Amino acid sequence: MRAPTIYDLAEKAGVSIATVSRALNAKAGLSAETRDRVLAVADELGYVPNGTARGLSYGATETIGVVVATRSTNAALAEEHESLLFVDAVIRGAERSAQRIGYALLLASIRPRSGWEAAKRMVGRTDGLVVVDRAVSEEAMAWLAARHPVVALAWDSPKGAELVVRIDNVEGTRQLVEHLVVHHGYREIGVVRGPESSPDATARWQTVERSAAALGARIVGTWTGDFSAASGERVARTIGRSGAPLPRVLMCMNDQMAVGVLKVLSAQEIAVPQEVAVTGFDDIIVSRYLSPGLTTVRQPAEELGATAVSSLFEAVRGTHLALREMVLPTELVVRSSCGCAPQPWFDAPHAGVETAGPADTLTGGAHSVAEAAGLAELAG
Amino acid sequence: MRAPTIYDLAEKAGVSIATVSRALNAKAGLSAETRDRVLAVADELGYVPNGTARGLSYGATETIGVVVATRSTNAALAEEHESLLFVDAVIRGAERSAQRIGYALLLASIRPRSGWEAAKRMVGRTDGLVVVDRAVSEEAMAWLAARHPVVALAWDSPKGAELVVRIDNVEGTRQLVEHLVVHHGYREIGVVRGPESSPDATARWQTVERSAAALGARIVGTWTGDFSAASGERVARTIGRSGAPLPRVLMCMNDQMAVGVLKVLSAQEIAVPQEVAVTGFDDIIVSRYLSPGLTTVRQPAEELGATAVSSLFEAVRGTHLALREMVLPTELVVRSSCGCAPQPWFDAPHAGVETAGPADTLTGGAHSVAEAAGLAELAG
DNA sequence: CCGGAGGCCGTAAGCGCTTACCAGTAAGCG
DNA sequence: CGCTTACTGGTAAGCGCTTACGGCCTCCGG
Repeated sequence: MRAPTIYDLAEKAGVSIATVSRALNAKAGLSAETRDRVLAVADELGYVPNGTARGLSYGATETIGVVVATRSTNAALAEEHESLLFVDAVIRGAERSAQRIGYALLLASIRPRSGWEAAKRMVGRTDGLVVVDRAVSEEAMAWLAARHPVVALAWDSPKGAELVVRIDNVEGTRQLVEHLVVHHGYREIGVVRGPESSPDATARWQTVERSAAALGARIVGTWTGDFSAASGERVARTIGRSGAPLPRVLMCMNDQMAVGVLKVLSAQEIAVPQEVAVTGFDDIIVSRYLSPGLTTVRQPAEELGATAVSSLFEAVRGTHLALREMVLPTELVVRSSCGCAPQPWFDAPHAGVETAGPADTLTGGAHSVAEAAGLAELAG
Repeated sequence: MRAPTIYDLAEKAGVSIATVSRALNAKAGLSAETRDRVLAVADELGYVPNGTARGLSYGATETIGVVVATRSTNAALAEEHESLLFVDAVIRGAERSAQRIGYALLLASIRPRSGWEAAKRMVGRTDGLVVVDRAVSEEAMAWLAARHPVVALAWDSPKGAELVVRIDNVEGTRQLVEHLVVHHGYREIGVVRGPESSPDATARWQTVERSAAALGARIVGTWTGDFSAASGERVARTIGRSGAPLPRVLMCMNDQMAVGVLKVLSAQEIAVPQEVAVTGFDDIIVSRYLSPGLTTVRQPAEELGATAVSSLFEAVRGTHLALREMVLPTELVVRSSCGCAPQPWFDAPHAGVETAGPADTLTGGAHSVAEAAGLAELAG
């Protein structure tokens, strides 16, 4: 039982395949009568166009590929990587954006030592690629970018990539420091740094240093973790054992480490935020469920995905040159680990503003309409 | 600058396009010399086969589609739906499995009131579809299944679907009740039920009822939530206000509600598990980060995705008839909210067993080898 | 020395669709 | 009433690839 083709429709409707194609694609130059007849037959036969043939003929796949890294096939360990959840959110945003422009999303994840064949193959199946974080090597990235539209997401300026979409580590961190120093009056800051190899970690740390200095606060100690919760635990224990007085606030350069820190402090019955305040960065989902809720800086992961796809679309269509680099704003998320009063969860601080941001400026009117529909949905 | 085609390779290598094709696909009947020459040219030109053309000619796309539901575009609300994280894990598993068999994964999410056009279109672009939960209506499902290989994932027996992959709610719940009653000796159980409309909620609740009766424990109260954390909070407050004595253990029919319950109990300074034990179901990521860690039943979300894809593959290839229905085992995850001693996070109870399960029985040898490689990766 | 058997590779058809080009028809005009 | 014009819809080419089929050449046995 072969799937019906336009030949079947043409025969049944008594027209040529060209007419069928025109009717299906709502092209001009067809009488309403003919169009309706063809459409009725299509409906009757349950016709679905063969995307492969369409793509070949049309010269475009209307598909965008997303390349992500898989840290490990083992969930228990993978959770230690913020990137896992981050990537899921990026994919969600990318899918949303793709659907809005009528594109499909093809997914490939690159395993640690498995080479980037999967990404290579996607070049022949998509109209463009979104490469997340550092899913492939610099050389691979250059190879891909040389022959396909590619946007690098959350990746600082890889060689060869035309388009880059990333977050503003600086402004978010600055706001957080300001909140701690100006609003809460904390003067003594301890910092749990991330790995040297991470540009994010470095950017955040440097900003903490500068902002603190500018606002008259002191960095009273720094410890280095590897972005994992376990490393946060280790740091917290080290601090405890040192016997030195606690800093007034411990700024962790990501949420995972903050989670580990909170865990140890809770076990040692050190009150947060009364004795020591704790902050993170990323706003992973877990953060709001901790007690106290973690004050952090939100990374707009979904927006990153959405923006990457829409700017790729612009680039492919060539309507107007997309910006080479797009920097999405981060957002201070105040919960109670910094010393502020707790909020109930369901009044999430950023409810309703989720889908705003630069993506809107790219696709203009249609986008806004879709957004409006999205918001209406919340009310219903 | 057009991408090179086999015509370009053929010309440059001085052979016909048929020979190029044979060389690229490692077909027999080619001299090693010719093959190497073609391959060298392909490499030099950075050739990537056009997947569209290949698919059209080959008669198969080597792509599998995954259809999921998007509850809302708003993250703050979406988090209230366990399905969001669940779906991410399913996708991850599906991708892993797809990659193993050399297939690509196409993603489509269906928005609440947006129709299922996206799923329909996938019929013409994939070799099979995985429909998660109840992403499309029963009628839509029947339509899809009538003309395309479809597997229903975590969906109780939709009309028309040839293949079903779901979890064993009964056994997991039974084990949990047994743990509470036999191991901890709890006799008085309160139950926070899920929505009537959810087959999962119903199956779990009925199993609690039966197992409790069989083991000589009493259900001393039931409350009904809607699977959201907020509804868990409401239930916990209701219980508090009632003034009645607390049950020894509160079994929540999913983790989200348990999270809400724990939040209220913590605010009211009721000790968990000393005064009342609490359990969940699903093992969402958040659960291990709560204090106390939530005792729950793990849903093998990744395995569901992986199994769905591999069984779809079997069905498409028709090598041997895949089972019509596959039921994956759930797993009791004991943390401290039931009264057991706390475990450190990084010794996750199920570390290393992540990828075992029925999926292995489907693809046999090759699968096992791949699995072994996956585990080796953890050591490295 | 000839016929047959393989090995190797080229020729060409065709996958299902889009679209440039052209043909036929009816309407409009002088 | 003949010719132009505007519509409508048909014809056919071609997107890049796979593969059935067949041809040529070499090698072998009789």
